[in-house]
Amino acid sequence: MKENSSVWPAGVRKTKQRLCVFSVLENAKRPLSAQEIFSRAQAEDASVWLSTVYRILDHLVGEGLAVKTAVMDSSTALYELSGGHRHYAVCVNCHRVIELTNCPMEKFVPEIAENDFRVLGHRVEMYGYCRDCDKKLSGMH
Amino acid sequence: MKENSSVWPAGVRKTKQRLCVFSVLENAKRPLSAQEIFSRAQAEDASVWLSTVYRILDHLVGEGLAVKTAVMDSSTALYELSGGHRHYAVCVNCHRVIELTNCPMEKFVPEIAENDFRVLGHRVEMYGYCRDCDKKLSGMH
DNA sequence: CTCGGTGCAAACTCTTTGCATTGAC
DNA sequence: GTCAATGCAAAGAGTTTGCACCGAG
Repeated sequence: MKENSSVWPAGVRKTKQRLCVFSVLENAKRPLSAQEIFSRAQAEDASVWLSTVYRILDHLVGEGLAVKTAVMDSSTALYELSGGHRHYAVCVNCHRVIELTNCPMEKFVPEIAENDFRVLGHRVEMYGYCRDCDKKLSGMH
Repeated sequence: MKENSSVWPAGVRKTKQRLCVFSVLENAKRPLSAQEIFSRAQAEDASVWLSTVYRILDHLVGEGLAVKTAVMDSSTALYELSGGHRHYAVCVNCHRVIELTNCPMEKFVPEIAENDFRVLGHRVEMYGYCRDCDKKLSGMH
């Protein structure tokens, strides 16, 4: 387990539940659902409750430390620490999430007037079939 | 109401419910939730049921006629007809969805080997504050 | 007539909320 | 001791499923 580095907002208490959820997110290699975070947190420390995980996540999002997302073709919310500039490819068959290593947005200026929208960030998502599903499905007919 | 153009998959019956949902999607200017589609469909034809809307949407997605998405910061699934090449800016405060008129992906080749992932499409999403929310929030402190 | 689609109810999953209690500071 | 955070239960959204009936082809 990595050391909890970084920011700790003023007035926020260092409970083991929050430390635990934060550590799970720090070590995650892809965005996780609340359920997944809950499971991993339980593996580290039995005394976490799912509703507490949701509350901590809301808190983290409110503080700007985490980001709430959702990928194509699924209606479950996913969470990851913010700051990381990550983009994914999502398999619409098995819902596997694959990290992209380059970003098309570096030079992109959206056609919205500056004062019509204050851009905080962006998301890019490719969707299609991962190799395994592509094989499986094209072998089917 | 626009004419239902385009494809009708073989073996699919032209029920008024399906025609109605399809027409709602054709006339939508942004992705809609199942609830929104349900409301609009009811306005056109009283006899549609929410579960039927879900079933028709699943059907359309399965046939590749529609796409199921979800935007940042919300866990409700949204649907739109596929083929349209649309990208959005999403206000993380009021959840307003604003259409972008240009696309950064036109020349983008993601760093995934061709045979590791078969790309069907992509999504781009800016997030931040729309003008109204930005005003409101910056006036607050 | 047949079989896919629909009405309707009930179940299920994901997420939020209320309240008494706990524990960080 | 104080107040934020948690445990736990129960409610609330959003979504899916089962089954009998209906109606497009």
